[in-house]
Amino acid sequence: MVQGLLDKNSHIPIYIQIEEIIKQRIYLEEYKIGENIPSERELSTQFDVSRMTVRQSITNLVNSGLLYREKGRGTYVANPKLEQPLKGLTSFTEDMRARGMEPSSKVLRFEKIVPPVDIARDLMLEAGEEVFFVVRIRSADSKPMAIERTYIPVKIYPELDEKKIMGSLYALIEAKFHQKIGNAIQQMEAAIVLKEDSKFLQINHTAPVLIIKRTSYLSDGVPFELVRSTYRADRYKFISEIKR
Amino acid sequence: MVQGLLDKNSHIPIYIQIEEIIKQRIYLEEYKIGENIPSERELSTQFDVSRMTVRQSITNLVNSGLLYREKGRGTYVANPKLEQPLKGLTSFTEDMRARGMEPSSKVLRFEKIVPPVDIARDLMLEAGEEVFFVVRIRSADSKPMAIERTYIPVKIYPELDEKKIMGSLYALIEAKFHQKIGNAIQQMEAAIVLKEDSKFLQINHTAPVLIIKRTSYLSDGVPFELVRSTYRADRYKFISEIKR
DNA sequence: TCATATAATTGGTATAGACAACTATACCGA
DNA sequence: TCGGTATAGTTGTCTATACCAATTATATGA
Repeated sequence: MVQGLLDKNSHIPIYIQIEEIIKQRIYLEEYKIGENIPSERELSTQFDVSRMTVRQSITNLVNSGLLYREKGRGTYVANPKLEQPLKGLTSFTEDMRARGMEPSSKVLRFEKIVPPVDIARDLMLEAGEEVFFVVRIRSADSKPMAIERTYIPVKIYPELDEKKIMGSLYALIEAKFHQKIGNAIQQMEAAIVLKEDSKFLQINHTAPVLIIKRTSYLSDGVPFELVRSTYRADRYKFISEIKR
Repeated sequence: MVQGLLDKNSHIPIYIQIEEIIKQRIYLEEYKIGENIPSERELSTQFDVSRMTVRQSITNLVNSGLLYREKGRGTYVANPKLEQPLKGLTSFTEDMRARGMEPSSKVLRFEKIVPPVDIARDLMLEAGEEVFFVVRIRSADSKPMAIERTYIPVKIYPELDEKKIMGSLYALIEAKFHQKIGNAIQQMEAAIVLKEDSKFLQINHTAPVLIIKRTSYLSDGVPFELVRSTYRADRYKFISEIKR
């Protein structure tokens, strides 16, 4: 048993602390890629915790793809992927920063409207229910990257205004509902740019674009946002990870 | 306690059986959307198992998005999504069947080559290492949908031939290595079709296409397949789910 | 030497119980 | 009416233990 690694009186759960230590050991190559880490039983004596607690840590690391288990053999460090996809739901801002570019944004429209029927259906709205409709030019390193059209049901966040939309909408919504933001469904397709969009994106009116439509849900499954983004195909690739 | 729901002598783990029962009860609206299911303690007496076993079942259902937990309040049934994305890694065949179309396929090329450097890098190959290179036209309801170019390192599956490629490659590989197939990373972009591809896809040579590049990995992180698919933009949308 | 049995080790499943953190409600007193 | 407090119920974390199933290492015997 090794002392001083864990703080058992911390407000941070032990299994989270152990996750961090294991990640650190992988990073420091104390545990090498392709090799096995100590067995669950050995780790539990090393940290002086029960095996079930160690299992909780390892299970999380397996789910995140850092480790993998083989019954009867052991738990191994997985090969890291060449291109790390963005983890989970990210904003345009985070996305661009992760790509090493500086994001900026300009609001073209901000208003309350009754949305088209297809949008209303995706947001599970009754006929006539209003949404906030926001149109923004999204730029990276001062060059236009995408046009983004956002629909947010008024009943979800009636006090929304043009200032609030500039910050992190997700944080605001998570604070208002005592729920976390759950997941999202994305549709992706290729198309030729609309003539009206081509001048904002500063591309030829026959240029291809990548259109991403994302509907985001609270963890109870209620949709709270629909975003339709039109990206310049020459500047943007979408990278994602699929689990089996 | 209720008898006869679980088979404790079954080879199927109890926590899996409980998952199925809960899913069934949601489907039968015994547990209604937005309402809470019985507490973990109550379920554990109902099934006459320990609370931790029930927790394992519920945790899996929470991870799959069917339920969500609120500390101190209970566990609730989430709203189902309108459009269910394909779960995990799917083949073209599964994808088209799920969309209600009948897939077919025609092999244009099958050969061993030394791949371009970018492909070799993605597959973590040394210079000069060979891959199988397969080009296929993928059709749905007898209409061309995509051109698919597949690269598989020869060292991964040397005995591959034109017949084996028609079946489920994944099943073959999972059987050969005692590993499961792990996950994949996808890159998606929009473009104008290549002239040579346009006649196979039967589209105008200025038409947009959706290009999907997917690299698939064994659970130890070793890449075993790279597929570059060019889809007709007018016939194909890609739908995926993002977890936060 | 080479099979074959046996033991040891590993992750997988399951139990029973304890305390912490949080929520909702009922109740009481100012 | 308002605000605090007690209480009961919920999920979250953690322990200690046990046995099972798959794999690997070791010993045994022909």
